[in-house]
Amino acid sequence: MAERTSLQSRQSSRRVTLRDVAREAGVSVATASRVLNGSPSVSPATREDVLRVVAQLEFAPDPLARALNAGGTNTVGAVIPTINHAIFAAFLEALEARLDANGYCLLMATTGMDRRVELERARSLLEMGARALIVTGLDHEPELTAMAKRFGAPVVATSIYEASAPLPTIGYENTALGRQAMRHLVDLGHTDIALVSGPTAQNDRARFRIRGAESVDGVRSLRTIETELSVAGGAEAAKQILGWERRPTALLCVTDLVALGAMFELQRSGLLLPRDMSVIGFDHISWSEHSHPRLTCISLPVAAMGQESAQAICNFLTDGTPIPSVRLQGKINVRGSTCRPPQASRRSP
Amino acid sequence: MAERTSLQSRQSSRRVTLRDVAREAGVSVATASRVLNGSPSVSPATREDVLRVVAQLEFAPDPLARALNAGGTNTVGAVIPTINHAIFAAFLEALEARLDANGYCLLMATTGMDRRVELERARSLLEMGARALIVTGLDHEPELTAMAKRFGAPVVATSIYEASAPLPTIGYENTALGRQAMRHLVDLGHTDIALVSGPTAQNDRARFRIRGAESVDGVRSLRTIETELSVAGGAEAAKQILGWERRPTALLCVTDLVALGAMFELQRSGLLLPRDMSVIGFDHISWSEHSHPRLTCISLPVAAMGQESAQAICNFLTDGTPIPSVRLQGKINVRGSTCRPPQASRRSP
DNA sequence: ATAGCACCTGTAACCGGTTACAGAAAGGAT
DNA sequence: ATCCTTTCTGTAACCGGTTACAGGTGCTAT
Repeated sequence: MAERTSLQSRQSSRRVTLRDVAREAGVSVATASRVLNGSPSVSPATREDVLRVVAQLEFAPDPLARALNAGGTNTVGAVIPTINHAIFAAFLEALEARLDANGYCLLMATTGMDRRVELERARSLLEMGARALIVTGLDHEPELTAMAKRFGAPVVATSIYEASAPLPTIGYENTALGRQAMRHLVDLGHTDIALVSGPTAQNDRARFRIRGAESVDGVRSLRTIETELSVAGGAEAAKQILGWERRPTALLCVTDLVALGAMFELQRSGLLLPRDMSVIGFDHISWSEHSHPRLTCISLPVAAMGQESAQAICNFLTDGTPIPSVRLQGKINVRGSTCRPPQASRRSP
Repeated sequence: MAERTSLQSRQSSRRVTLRDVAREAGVSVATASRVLNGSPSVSPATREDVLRVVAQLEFAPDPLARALNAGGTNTVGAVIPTINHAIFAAFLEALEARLDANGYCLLMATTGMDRRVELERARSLLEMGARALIVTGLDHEPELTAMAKRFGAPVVATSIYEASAPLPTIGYENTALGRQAMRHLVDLGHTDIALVSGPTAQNDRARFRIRGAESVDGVRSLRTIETELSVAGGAEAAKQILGWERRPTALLCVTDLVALGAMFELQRSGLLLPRDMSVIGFDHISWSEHSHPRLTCISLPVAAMGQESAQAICNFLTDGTPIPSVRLQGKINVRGSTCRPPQASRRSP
């Protein structure tokens, strides 16, 4: 009883309905509906009458009733760790733009990297009518896919590519990218390297990148630091490294943010970059190419990822076209923050 | 490159409805519905029967039908310029978290700073069932509020506070903040200052900040540059300034991003900061306190803004409590990027 | 025995639109 | 004048749930 009042008592004046319009215009609801949908079989005179009443009463059709008939909303849900990280923001921006172009809206929720929270947030979105779900990575509560299936919503995993995954994956091969970053350093002649990553606990992408980096031959010493995923975390890691007895000659940061924080801190303590320390990052935040020195990094095709995901989902929702897994290429941008170490013997002439 | 995975091979059977469940369990739809809503007036035996069938058939109630009865969805729409700018991302993050806490979901759309686009995107969100609308600033197409009113959705303007505005505004006083930033520079003794802003055409916040800065006495020369709202834009502006015959002693940047870009570029051309140029920024991107030198800036209470906005809207939607305008305080963080100019005569001893 | 009551359950009318189908009116052809 | 089209409009059955109301049990109180 108590709950029911809260649900219904909110609006003092009931909204204008199509019935009101029809009555006022002296036609049936069917005719009124036809006018609103631009059906050709309405006489110009009637049409005008109805439109006049619509304007006068300020009628706006109820989106829900409409959607109920159409058999679904036009919303797609995205459940991401955070928008506060530029990489996700850029992804969402592209995603939303492409969804819009296809007539869909974006429902959004953040999880703070917690799988239980992710599950609950996903449920909310589905209960709110999301026709499809976009998630990050493949680390999820097992119920998630079953739940989505119940609602008839496909799930797409992004930021990752894995052909054998149980879900369609649209993203990049994190292992390969990690390997590529490390190889760049090794090719320059670095053999004593520090790897700085964000939390790996519920983040398969980070783990894959690390695994890729570790798989490269020719590294004499590889020390790994796990830190907070932020500029502050990068600064923190840099401080730690500066305290080491034997200082590495290069830093591989799993994220731009962390790389930037590390660079700032290294500079603050008087190091000249890249001479005294090479730094390579990931992602591709807009400013990394303007930093001083400009950051060498593996750039991730997040905008393309957003577009591909949105398009694949829209195609599925309209045609039923199965959602494919898509492997997107990351690429290395060699810029000013990496160079050969002090006494490097060139490896490949 | 695109290969497909399986798992999406359903579609043949229409979704399971409550009628199916009722039939299978040998009860009426009413009873089935009651079970799902936890009505007390169902015998334990019946309840169990129904629940078993629900599980077996993997029934999930249609959110739309439910919402249609309840008289509305639980979604709130936000129309913002871009998420790619940290300040909006942080705002959205807080907004979404608070909406979620109140049982609402966030529908999101970006406008790219175009008022016409904003109007269309707002329409989409309303048509998708948004119960309220959040916009940025007060520069809008005039139809926007009328349209929202038709749909019975309140509109809240954020990032700005103006008691006399026709809409509730939840934000800060940009004029005061602009004045505060400029005063800091003047108090340090700067009299030749460059002001770098993003595009002001459809951005009242930027215009207010500039107006506030211009209103401060004691500035001998104030030159204004309008540039792109990005790190690249800041770098561009810095290049331009470096080309001037008489170089200003301080830079007031209307955004952190621009400030950072300018700092990078100034450093690249050999200046030592802040000795050779003071820089003050706005916003408060997470890294500005870690930059080198640490950026002095006016920090904006975006997280609080998100929370306040969400809460005010939720209160309105449940209680009918009118949405108040809220003035939030920004504050200045004096850090390492500003100092006294070379031959400053101290103004206030 | 029978009214009275509590407890379950089913029927049917909603919510606010869309649309298949039928029917009415008007015009043209035979 | 009759029949057939064409053009417009209304009736009513949907979409998939919720819920007011009525009705049917079984048990107690008189």
